[in-house]
Amino acid sequence: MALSPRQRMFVEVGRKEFVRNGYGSSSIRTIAQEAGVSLSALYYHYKNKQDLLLAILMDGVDTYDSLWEKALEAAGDDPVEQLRAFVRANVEFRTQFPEHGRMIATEIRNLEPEGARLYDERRRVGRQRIRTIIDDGVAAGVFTTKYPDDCRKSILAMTAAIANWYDPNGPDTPAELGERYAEMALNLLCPGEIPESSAGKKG
Amino acid sequence: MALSPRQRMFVEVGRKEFVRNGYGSSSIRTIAQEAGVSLSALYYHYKNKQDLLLAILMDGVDTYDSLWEKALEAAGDDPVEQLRAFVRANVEFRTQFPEHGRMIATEIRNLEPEGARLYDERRRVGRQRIRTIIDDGVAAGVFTTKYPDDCRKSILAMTAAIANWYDPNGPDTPAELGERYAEMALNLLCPGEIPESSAGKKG
Amino acid sequence: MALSPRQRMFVEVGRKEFVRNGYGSSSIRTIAQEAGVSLSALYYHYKNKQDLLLAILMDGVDTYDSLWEKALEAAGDDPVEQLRAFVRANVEFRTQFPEHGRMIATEIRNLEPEGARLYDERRRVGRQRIRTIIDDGVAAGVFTTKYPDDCRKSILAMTAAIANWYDPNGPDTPAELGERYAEMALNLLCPGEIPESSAGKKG
Amino acid sequence: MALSPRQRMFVEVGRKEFVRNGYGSSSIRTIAQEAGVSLSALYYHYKNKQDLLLAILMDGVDTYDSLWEKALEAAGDDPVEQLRAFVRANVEFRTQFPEHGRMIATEIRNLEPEGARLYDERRRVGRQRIRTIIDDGVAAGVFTTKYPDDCRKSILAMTAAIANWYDPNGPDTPAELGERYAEMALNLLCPGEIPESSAGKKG
DNA sequence: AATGAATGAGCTTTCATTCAT
DNA sequence: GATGAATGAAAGCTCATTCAT
Repeated sequence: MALSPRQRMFVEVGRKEFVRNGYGSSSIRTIAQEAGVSLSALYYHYKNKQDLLLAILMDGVDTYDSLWEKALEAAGDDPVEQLRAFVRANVEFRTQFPEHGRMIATEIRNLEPEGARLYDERRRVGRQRIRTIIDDGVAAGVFTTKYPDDCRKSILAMTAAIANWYDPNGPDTPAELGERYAEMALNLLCPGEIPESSAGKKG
Repeated sequence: MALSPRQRMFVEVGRKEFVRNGYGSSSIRTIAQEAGVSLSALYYHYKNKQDLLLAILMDGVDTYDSLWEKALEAAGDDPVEQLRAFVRANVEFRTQFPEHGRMIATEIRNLEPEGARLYDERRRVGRQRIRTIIDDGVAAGVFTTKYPDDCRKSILAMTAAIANWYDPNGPDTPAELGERYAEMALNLLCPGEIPESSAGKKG
Repeated sequence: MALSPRQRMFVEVGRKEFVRNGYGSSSIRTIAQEAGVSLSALYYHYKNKQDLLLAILMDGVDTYDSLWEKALEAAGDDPVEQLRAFVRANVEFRTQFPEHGRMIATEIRNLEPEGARLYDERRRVGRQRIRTIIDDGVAAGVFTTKYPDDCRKSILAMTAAIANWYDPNGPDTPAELGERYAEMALNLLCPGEIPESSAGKKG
Repeated sequence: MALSPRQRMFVEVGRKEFVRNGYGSSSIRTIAQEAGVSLSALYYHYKNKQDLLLAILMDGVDTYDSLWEKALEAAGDDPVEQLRAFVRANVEFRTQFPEHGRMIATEIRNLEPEGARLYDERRRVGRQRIRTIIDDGVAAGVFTTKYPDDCRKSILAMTAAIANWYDPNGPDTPAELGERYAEMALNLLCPGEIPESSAGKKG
């Protein structure tokens, strides 16, 4: 499951190319060229263009999952803290790997049925995790929103959008952004309350 | 600037095709075929695949702009009401024309420089309008968020995401969704307050 | 047989285009465009691309023939003077209408059989005329070359080549060039003699 | 710089096709077909139709240059003998490779700027060589013409024209033609003299 | 006399892929 | 592990031509 150095190179170069042009407008020839090897070499490692696409998408999920998994491990059991940790991990993902997310969003449609199934299966864990966190918070009475499901979708969407404008040389550090978006997420989930107070309940 | 019947047909069919496969994976031959005319007929009306893409994107902006313009005309001067109206219009756009937005999000990268410039110019008005609304609300003291700019981006992102899951045969009517997302937007802009009360100030 | 004003326009524009790109690389659309009329207008006057090509070539022969015919009328019966006149007319043709000749040389191959036959027939007179002049000179004993036929071909070739380099703003006037090439032609036809003396016989 | 067997095949077939129809009227599909390989195979060896054209033209220059270079090496220092050798080489080129020259004459216009530059550069040596020979003869007082430059152009033109009519099954052998045209060239360069006497000086 | 709209055939080129080495 | 050579299919696009108006 771990990528060999050669595979990693193809995945990185391929992602850059797919993100720049889209799957259909990208040439596997160009990818091999930019990786500095022959086209046939690519075919030795991936059996076709579709296969490379899947590998890139899977690699994106791996990166994403390991980020929020690590964050949640350190977050304890409080739904508010878990929510904060999850949002921070999402912001980290979007700022550190902006291209990963852009691929996930736009290129799934180019997966053939079998690949799509495999990919969807792999994403299930992550999708479920945020659901659970919110459900827990609702059950615990700390997330008072009337629309928990819309909040979930919105939190994912607003963090995802960061990748479209974030500039590592800009004024905001990823850490600051993480705090900020965690706060905004809580504003959605706990309308009428000040999120800091929610956190205060924990202490 | 208005599209002839033939042009409209190509734009509609083309959009469907581009959204399904992406620009690069879509064949202009297929588009002509699905429009029921010869390939050359398409080329008589649009000089390029590129040209057709631009027309589709421009048409999307037209649709979007006319929606929020109409909504804002009826909304009066109160920033809160303007914000509500704007969000409602966005939700309407995303539910009624989900494909328009998906194109806007993913296919801009396929525009060549000149087209990108023209397109960007056309989007400027809409981009500026929401800024103004939020600035007004901040100046009036009703939008108390510390992060007005991130709220703006987030509101656009969360409404945009609706197009990815909205099902016209599902339980939510566009109108209900509009109200709901307007409320959520205000939760972001006025943290710690109950948005209904903000609206109450108006009356 | 004479061209209408519209036909003349198409012939002139078409020749320019065919000479610049060659027949196959020239678009009839471009020709109509450069003539400032619609494509269909061209089709009203010429039934197809082939037909236009033939008209252009025929027009070239007309121009050529009328030049040497006029020159020979004024030249009297002396073969030397006739030869001079003919060469001068050729030089005039190549300097005044350089494009005509370039078409004749290169685009005949694009004529379809029927057109080729018509065209060849029309050129026969001119081809025969120079033969007769040289035969007369040989019979009269003034053209002493052992290779009258090669001389004929060479004289045509060397005057034809003028079109490839002649510059109306250059130092040589067409008239000077005419005298010069007439002299050179006689150098070929009367080896070992000074052509001026041949001309002297006339006076 | 030397052509691989495959490249040579494409060059030969391509030349035949370009000469027959002209560049624009020739299909690269047909060329591949006549070469007995797939269309893509051609594109593996030449990146363009343009690129193939350039290769063909360059090959023509190679053939031409090696012919006159070999001839001049064996000709000694006498300008008259050099001139004879050069003309003989030109006649040999035109009789043995009539298509080469026809391409050179008519298809240069289809070269794009960069290719035209490269091609022109390559032809410079040959163009300069005949100039030098004539200049030497003029300086030595053996070429007495008043128009050395026009003679040069004419000699090139009249030998070039041979390709348009020469028939290998006709009465003239290339060698005879070579002698004949060398003599005619000297008739141009040494008006009023009998060229044999010039040659006699050598012995 | 002229035009706009349309068409089918063909063009050059690029693509993903394969295979012998 | 990797390459060069080749291929069939399809791409975007242009062409000469036609026809109703």
